[in-house]
Amino acid sequence: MGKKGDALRAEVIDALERAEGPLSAYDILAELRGNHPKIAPTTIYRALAALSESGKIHRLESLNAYLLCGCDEHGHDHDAILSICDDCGTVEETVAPELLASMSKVLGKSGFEATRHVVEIHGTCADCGPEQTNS
Amino acid sequence: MGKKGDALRAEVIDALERAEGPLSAYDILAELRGNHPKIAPTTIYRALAALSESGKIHRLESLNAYLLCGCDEHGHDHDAILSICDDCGTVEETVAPELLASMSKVLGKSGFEATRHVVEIHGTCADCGPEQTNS
DNA sequence: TTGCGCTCTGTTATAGTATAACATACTCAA
DNA sequence: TTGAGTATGTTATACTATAACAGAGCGCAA
Repeated sequence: MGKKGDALRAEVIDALERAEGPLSAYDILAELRGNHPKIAPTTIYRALAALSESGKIHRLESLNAYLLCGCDEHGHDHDAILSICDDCGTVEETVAPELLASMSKVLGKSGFEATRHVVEIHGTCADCGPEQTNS
Repeated sequence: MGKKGDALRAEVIDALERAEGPLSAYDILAELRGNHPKIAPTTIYRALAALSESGKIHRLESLNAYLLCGCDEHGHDHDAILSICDDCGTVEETVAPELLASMSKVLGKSGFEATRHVVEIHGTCADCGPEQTNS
């Protein structure tokens, strides 16, 4: 693993931290173009793949976006429940292994062996809930 | 709602039935090009949106693909647990409202109100499981 | 030290997915 | 008939992702 790659991945992490929310690969590309005017999508996707494998970021399949992992334990990929507010765009990460396990169990009855859980719940967060009716 | 649109949606359903599995929007486009040489992506996406809203198909977010809904009750959009075999591509639909409800409940503790559940479990199906080791 | 093989990175091009924006046609009712 | 509202057609373009190959750097054996 090269030094350049590490530095780049750190910059991707920085961009995601600054954003405080999900970014698309091309959002990140635009951010990094500040320091690296000629950087290409491939490079970003490679960094995202590495960060995703090591569990430092999550990919939001239903938004085609990437999010800094909010949990402490890294060094491994891991699943999470992601709740997405369709109103303000906030994404919260919930760790509930028992729920994922019970899903795996239900599917296991028919012989299915789960390796990766994509669980993304859309809705409205507490701040944007119906009782707010601001504006 | 026009007759033409209904006919088109029926053709999309047909294509998905013939495929016996998920198809991408452009797969469907290619299928329908047989009857409609000049059909455009927009048209397909509009048909898919209508079918999705009425619950006749599901969208697989993690595959960018579309799947015929396997359950009986239609006329409404509804969530399902989709188990995807990464080996053979088979997708099974599992209805487990209690699981989705318990997820909603967990998230509800922090004020989140769920409206749509994207639950896609990747793994290997019974036919492709490790004990098969064919080839 | 040199040369080889391996992995990582850079670069260019292209494939694949989705929607915007506007034009046209259809349908129903006044 | 005519006009409003909705559905459909058409063109162009934006957005997302990967293929394919070139080059650089590193470690190790001869």
